[in-house]
Amino acid sequence: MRYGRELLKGNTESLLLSLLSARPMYGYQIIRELEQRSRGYFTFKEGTLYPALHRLERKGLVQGQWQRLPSGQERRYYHITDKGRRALEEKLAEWRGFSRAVDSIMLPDS
Amino acid sequence: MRYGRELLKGNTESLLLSLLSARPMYGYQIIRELEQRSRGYFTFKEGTLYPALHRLERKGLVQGQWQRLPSGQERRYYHITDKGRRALEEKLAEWRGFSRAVDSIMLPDS
DNA sequence: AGTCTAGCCTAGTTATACGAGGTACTGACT
DNA sequence: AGTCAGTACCTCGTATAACTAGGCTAGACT
Repeated sequence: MRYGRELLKGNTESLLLSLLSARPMYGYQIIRELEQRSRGYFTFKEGTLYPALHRLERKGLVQGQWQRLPSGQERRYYHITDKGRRALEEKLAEWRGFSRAVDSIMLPDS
Repeated sequence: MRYGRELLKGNTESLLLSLLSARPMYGYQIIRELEQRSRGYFTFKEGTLYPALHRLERKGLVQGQWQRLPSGQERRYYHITDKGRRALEEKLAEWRGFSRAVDSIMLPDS
């Protein structure tokens, strides 16, 4: 079951911070990793991902850093910052509360 | 923990259909009912609720019907339609899939 | 008279996911 | 040599929808 585009709103940054809290990653890699970990559920579009990463960087929650491969190819690796880790904690709590509240309405018998 | 405005996007209509699947309700009542059932978590704004109800009605998922009280006061009661019930089934499945996928990223150890 | 609650409404602002396009390089196949 | 797929980054425009801030009516309480 595919999800509607609006559902993702408000969760994109949380998902990115979650991934980056484990290790630095670059954009393209993030897209594939999200797809793997969610077993094909999330297929982030570039027009979603890159603006989100830039937003996170502007807010100081991640920091990007260009790296040149031996091939000459360049990638931008994003690291989570301390501020980003704190934000992730909050977003995690926010998500837990929110999904519990939605469940309380949508699945009242659980 | 308060939730960010974007988080609600894509869930509003599901929540409304859920409530209305139990019994017809009018706008003001929906706001209070949502607050009660979620133990104060959801406090829908009128600028969120009424446009959403109108959207649902335009899509044929609910049907509104004015009712005049003995006092002369008028209320608009919304009933869920058959199409609305089918849509609710889908939205329920969508929510389950989505929240599971988010959990798979955000709470990988569960 | 003023404030509170119930009850409905909408116009404008804002945030953001995504489609569609662009650039540049590599390697494989024909 | 040319084409195509994959990697890797980017941005502009559009659509959607939550919310702010207002408006309206009416009854009850102070």
